[in-house]
Amino acid sequence: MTAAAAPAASLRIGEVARRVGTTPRTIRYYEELGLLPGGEGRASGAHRLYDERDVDRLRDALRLKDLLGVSLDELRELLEAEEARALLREEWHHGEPDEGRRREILEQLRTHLDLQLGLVVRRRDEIASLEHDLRERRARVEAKLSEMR
Amino acid sequence: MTAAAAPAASLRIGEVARRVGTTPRTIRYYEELGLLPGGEGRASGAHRLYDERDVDRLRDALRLKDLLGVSLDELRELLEAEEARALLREEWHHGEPDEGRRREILEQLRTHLDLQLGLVVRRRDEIASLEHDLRERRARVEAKLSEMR
DNA sequence: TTGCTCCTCACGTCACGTGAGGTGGC
DNA sequence: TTGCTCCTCACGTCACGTGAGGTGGC
Repeated sequence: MTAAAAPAASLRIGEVARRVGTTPRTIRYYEELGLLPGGEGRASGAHRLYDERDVDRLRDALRLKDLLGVSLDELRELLEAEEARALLREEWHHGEPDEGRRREILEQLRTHLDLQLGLVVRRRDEIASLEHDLRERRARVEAKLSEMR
Repeated sequence: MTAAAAPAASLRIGEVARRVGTTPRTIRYYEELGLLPGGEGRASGAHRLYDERDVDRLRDALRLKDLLGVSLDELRELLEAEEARALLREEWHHGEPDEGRRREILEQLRTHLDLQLGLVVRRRDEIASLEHDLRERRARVEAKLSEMR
């Protein structure tokens, strides 16, 4: 048994925010909206505690939101992939899901990843097109400048 | 003299919004913030009128904002490139700027384009990194699935 | 015990959305 | 004259920012 088997929830909200590049307020807001599983059994006024997996999931969520420019409602749908992944980890290691159930979880996860990939590819193309246009404009300016000397 | 020499300002706000994929409200808001040059001498209550160049500039602005995810304050700085370009068109065709002035405008325009390109390239890399990670995750899921049959 | 970070309201802000009521051009 | 789109307030909303006042763990 290694020490890393079960990550202890020992990170406080400020440290988590710092690591993923956001603010405590944002994390609390996402929890309020139900975007993060965030502390089911937490006494009112008690500190929120997170583990490394929470950090990874939050980082993924913010990355998707920032780079795809989606609303928090749209982000919720995209995050079902992360939920499926969490479920998978849980059931996989913890219980003993049968063949059919394992395949089901994996196929769900693949579907959600394909959804995310679809949006990312579209964005990648839009950015590429913008970069192309800017380079073209820059080249024209450069041409006029060298024409002048 | 061709008919396209001076584009007539004949488009109304709804048509402009439709063409660039936004709403009249957004266009009015940008004008209010001074992001768009929008009708200096317009009587209160009179219709706003735009030409094809206005459409192009607005489309560029919205594209930058959407794809780079910047605030309207940051967008304002980026739009100084468009301003330089408009200035250039004006002085170039209209008046007769001397050699020095023309070079000055061109170099300003290049500087602003480089600023925009810097941000675009950074975004492009971030998106590429996200796509890479998603493809890797997808491949792992796919491997597990094919391992099962 | 002293800082530090945390907590919960709750109001402010940015970037618009959405009517309310009215006027103007094909 | 009838629709349609436009106009100007002005309040609502989404995604947080920012204190106010108080409690909890190294």
